[in-house]
Amino acid sequence: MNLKELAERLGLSQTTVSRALNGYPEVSEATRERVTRAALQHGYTANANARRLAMGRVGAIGIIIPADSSQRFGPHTAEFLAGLAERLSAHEIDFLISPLINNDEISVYKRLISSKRVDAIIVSHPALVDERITMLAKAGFPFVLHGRTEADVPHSWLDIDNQGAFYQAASHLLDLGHRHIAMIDGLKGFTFSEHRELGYRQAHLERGLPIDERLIIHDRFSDDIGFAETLRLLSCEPQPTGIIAGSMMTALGVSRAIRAKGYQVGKQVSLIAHDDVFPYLNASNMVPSMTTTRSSIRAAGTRIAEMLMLQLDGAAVTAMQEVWPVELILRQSSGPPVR
Amino acid sequence: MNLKELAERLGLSQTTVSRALNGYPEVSEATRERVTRAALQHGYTANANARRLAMGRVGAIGIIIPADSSQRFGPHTAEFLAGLAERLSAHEIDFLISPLINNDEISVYKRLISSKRVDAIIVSHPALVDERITMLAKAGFPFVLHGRTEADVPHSWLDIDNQGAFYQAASHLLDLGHRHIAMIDGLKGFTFSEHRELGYRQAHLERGLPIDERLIIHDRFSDDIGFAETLRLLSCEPQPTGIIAGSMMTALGVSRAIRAKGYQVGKQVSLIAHDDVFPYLNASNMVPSMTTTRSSIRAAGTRIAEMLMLQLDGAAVTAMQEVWPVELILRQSSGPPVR
DNA sequence: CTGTTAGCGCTTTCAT
DNA sequence: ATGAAAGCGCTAACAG
Repeated sequence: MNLKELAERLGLSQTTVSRALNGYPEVSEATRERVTRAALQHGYTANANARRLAMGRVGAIGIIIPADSSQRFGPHTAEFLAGLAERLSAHEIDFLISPLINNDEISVYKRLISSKRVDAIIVSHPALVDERITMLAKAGFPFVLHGRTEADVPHSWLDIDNQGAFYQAASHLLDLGHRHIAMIDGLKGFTFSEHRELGYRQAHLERGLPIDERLIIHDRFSDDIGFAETLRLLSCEPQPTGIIAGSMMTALGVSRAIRAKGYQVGKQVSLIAHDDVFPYLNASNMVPSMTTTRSSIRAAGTRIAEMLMLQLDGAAVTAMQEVWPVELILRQSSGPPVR
Repeated sequence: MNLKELAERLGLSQTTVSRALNGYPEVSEATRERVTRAALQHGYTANANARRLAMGRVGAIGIIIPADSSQRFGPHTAEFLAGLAERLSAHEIDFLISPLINNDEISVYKRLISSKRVDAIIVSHPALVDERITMLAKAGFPFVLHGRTEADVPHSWLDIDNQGAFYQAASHLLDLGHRHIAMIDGLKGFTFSEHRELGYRQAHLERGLPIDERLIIHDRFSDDIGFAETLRLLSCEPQPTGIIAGSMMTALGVSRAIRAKGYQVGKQVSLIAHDDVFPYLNASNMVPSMTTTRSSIRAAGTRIAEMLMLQLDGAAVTAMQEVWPVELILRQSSGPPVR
């Protein structure tokens, strides 16, 4: 069933039917009523492609995700998508996930733009210097960045205070008397990783305490890595008495390794995890309950979707930029060092 | 830059340019070369909507995911999507994720179909009786089901042997001498849940052993639930000496609860988890290493994408149906019961 | 091998 | 308040 058929069946022109269905004011209420009813009855829905071709608008936003790297299609991505979905579903906007092919991200973006399949793009995992941002900004294509980058082109972004998070965590441990604190965070190069490391360093510097570079570890967020690295760290001299984990997955492994070594979490070794708030992994229910730096990645997704909508509605040409604070939540996994 | 402009610039007809770009055989190599080069140079990409409108093909497959339920946008979904992406990216096929609005899944499917935005649909989380399947089959719309349902309309599906998985797990524990085995699995109503319960029961029945209904628990897959339910179970009489967890998330909580009660995993209480193979959560690296029933949800996604492609290529009208075996992998978390 | 001519199904001026 | 007609950018018969 298409517009033509429906119009014929109703004895109306395509124009009128189209107008009736799209809520144009110049159509009589009686006609609109009749048309709406008929459309419903025959299960008519406008062909999205034709509609878009005619209107030049798409009704979808694009997200690019690496196809291979298990890393980036992980739990964080899922939570983020869930957040986006919460907001976008209200507007009947879908999202188009383009799996990244041969790591040539720029060309995927270009293809996405020029093929007119999305109205806007969400960019994730920025590096400090990120050519995707400058490219998109130059192209004048609407986008919102999840994270931050140093590019000085005007653009919208939302990021959490990663530096503050690790600053707080490290400060807390240092103030408790810990002097050898390790951090096991995400891969180097990404802004969030760099910011976190900055926070960690800042806490030490402010207190005039030395930094042991061997205690700063960058790798994937995974249980495995947390486990292996912690075992290694605990076999070295000086043995760290505090560990800051960049994700809950990492923290799970760290926690196991601490126990495997015969220590207790929160006693001989303190542990603070960054918590992106996974609904299926609750820090406060762990044993011991986990001290965390907390910021919901899902909420960020929702807000970013909102920023996108605002941008598309044309109102705000000015770039929206937000940094969300991260709370340090003290629980049982962190305490003064115990011999 | 559109086809018309490109054609004008080249002094060719739109047709020829279109054919050159789409690899039609009747174009001379010289022309094709010239056209390809020009397209690349001017950054021309066909407008996807126009292309689809003309061809009647879309180049995207649809997936429907509940917007609200944190549950179904969890790690399992992410892994599955990753699997799909692995295969679909090769064909430049995107996926359209429609967040489910007011739980009226059927109407979302209908909208998706009639608006011609996807070539096919992937259906997940089937119930034993699932009207989505009959609807899609009747509509003659291409789809593949991840899981199984009892509908006797011909359709393609791929499922793992959930019954066999829990049968093996329960049998193993029973044969080790356990007599009170709990299972903490997913929500009731879904086929996989029912099948798993069936396997659990079958293992008991075959051995002429009674089933304690209180030990069969259905809930969300989460660390929390695993923790809370296990604490509860271990406070009851008779205390279970074996627990089968439906997901790794659940198992993490179970494992913590066992320890919290002062028991050792694999000693006083054995634990077997179903492992969907999360890259960031490795069963063999846990302490103690985890006995699992293993089947990669990512691999299933990849295969389902493949089945979809085959179906779209029209070749196979016959429905493809596959049940994947699940292996029981013995590790340290399961052993004979210890007082 | 290349070009001409119709659509694909919709929205949107411009008339009436 | 309704309709006729002109595209949106592309592909695919049909000619040549």
